[in-house]
Amino acid sequence: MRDSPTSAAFSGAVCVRFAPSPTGYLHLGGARTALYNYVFTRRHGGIFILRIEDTDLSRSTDEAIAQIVTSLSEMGLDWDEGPGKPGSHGPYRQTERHHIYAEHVRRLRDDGWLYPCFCSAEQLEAERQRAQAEKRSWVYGGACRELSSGEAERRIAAGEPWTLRFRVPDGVTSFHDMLRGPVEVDNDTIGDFIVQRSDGTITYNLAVVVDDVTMEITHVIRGDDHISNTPKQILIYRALGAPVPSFLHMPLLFGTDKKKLSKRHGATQLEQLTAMGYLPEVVRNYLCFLSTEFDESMIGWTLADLVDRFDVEQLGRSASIFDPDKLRWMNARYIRELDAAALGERLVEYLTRAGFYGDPQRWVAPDVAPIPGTAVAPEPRQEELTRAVAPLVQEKIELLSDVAGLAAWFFHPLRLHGDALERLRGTAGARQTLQAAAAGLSALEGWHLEGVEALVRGLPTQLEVKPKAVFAALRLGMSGQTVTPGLFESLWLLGREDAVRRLEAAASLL
RNA sequence: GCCCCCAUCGUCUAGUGGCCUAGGACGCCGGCCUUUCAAGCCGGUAGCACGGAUUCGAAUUCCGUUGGGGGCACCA
Repeated sequence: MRDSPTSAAFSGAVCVRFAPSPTGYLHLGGARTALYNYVFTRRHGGIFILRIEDTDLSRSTDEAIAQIVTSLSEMGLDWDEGPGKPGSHGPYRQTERHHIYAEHVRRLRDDGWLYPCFCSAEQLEAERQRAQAEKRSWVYGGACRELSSGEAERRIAAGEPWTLRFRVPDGVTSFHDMLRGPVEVDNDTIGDFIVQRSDGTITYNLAVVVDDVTMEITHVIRGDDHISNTPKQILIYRALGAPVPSFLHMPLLFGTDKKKLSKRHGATQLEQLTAMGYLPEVVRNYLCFLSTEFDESMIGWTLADLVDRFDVEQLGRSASIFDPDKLRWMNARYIRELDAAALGERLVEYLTRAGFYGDPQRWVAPDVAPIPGTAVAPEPRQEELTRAVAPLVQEKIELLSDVAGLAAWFFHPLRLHGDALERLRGTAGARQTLQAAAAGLSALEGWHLEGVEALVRGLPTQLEVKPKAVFAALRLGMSGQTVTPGLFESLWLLGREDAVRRLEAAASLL
């Protein structure tokens, strides 16, 4: 039973944010969160803010921020306000918002919501251990809760380290999740939590709320690992006298072992996937369609389609597992639906980025790691060849990188290595087939696909060799491989001179 | 331990009390087609976590159990 969309309750403009912390790379789960936020806002004509949660300075890096920006751009997402896009709700990095937090802390403290606590971390840890040992639940006992302000001030003045805690009121805190309906939590399971550390910095739960309030966020869309934080945050909203936004906690993305997606799961970053030959828009759509009903016609959806046809509020509630097989199938499907010229374009772009043109003969598709800076621009001839190869491989590749296994041989002279040579030697009538084909091709009038095909098709009867053997010999002799694009097309694309040269070279090895 | 969230084929899911002998897709297996490999088409494999209750009737509602996940941080 799904509750009716809460958006109806919001008459004003929708405003959402994506707030990654740049402590590492943005993985697919984060990308998915960003996507849903984006689609939701655009769908409601709202604005999308990118905020960088870098409160943990020691673990935040500029490279991580750059990577996040790259990932989002690859999926086609743009933001109305955020890094590189100043607006009325800035600044957009938490490290630049200290004055805002300070001001709100002062307000909360003046209103009696916050109190200084002098309990040391060790002391609290010990209490926690003891509670654990006695199988009791533990929340902060409030030893400092009733300290008189006079005493507190005296101890602060005396230089004792202190933190600021939020005074959690009695009662029950509840909210309505857009996906899950009502969620209710008893406040005494929460316990007064720390809001300002002894070094004066602010804690996550306070920072998000202050940011969301000041940025006028109306809908918070994030992973369901935040559900248990929500009541604390709501308490802060109320203490601040600010309107509480709507919440939508989306199901998490797991690896094949049903654990939250992490580096251990192989390629879990958009850049890794695109380096391996997945198309970013396919990954984007795949991510979007997890937790929801999916049909093939959706594979080719554009971002605009997503915006007006995809409803985040229809999402399922349980975590889903990232399935590389299905993604691969989608990618193949998408490639087949591209028009050949577009595929050629993608192939050139991909092979350039992947450094293929530097050494086509030895190039190997990346497995998991992102491509390092190895881009090599194609020579005009290579680029032309790539575009010409595109329609020949379109039905056969699943990933852009698969083109190499199928067609790299076009890019370098014939190499018949041991295995292939053995096979060729074992193919009935190989030598005469190759010679006859070479002779036939050089004598061919004009150079058309139809002519090449007619010639090759005539060979079996002419030579009295089984068709299978003829085709096998030619395929091997032309490419050194057993798997290639269509035989006629390949010979034709090689051009008369190169085709003949290869077949003759192969024949001479027998 | 306490609190919260979740639970249909291996995976993504349809299913809102009778239309369910549980449907589709990926994967896997087999067949057809075929110059290889694919693609395509056809067929097969496999699931309501368990136990109670409500009901004429439950995958669907309620309660418990189990399992998974998250939180209980001077992490975000």
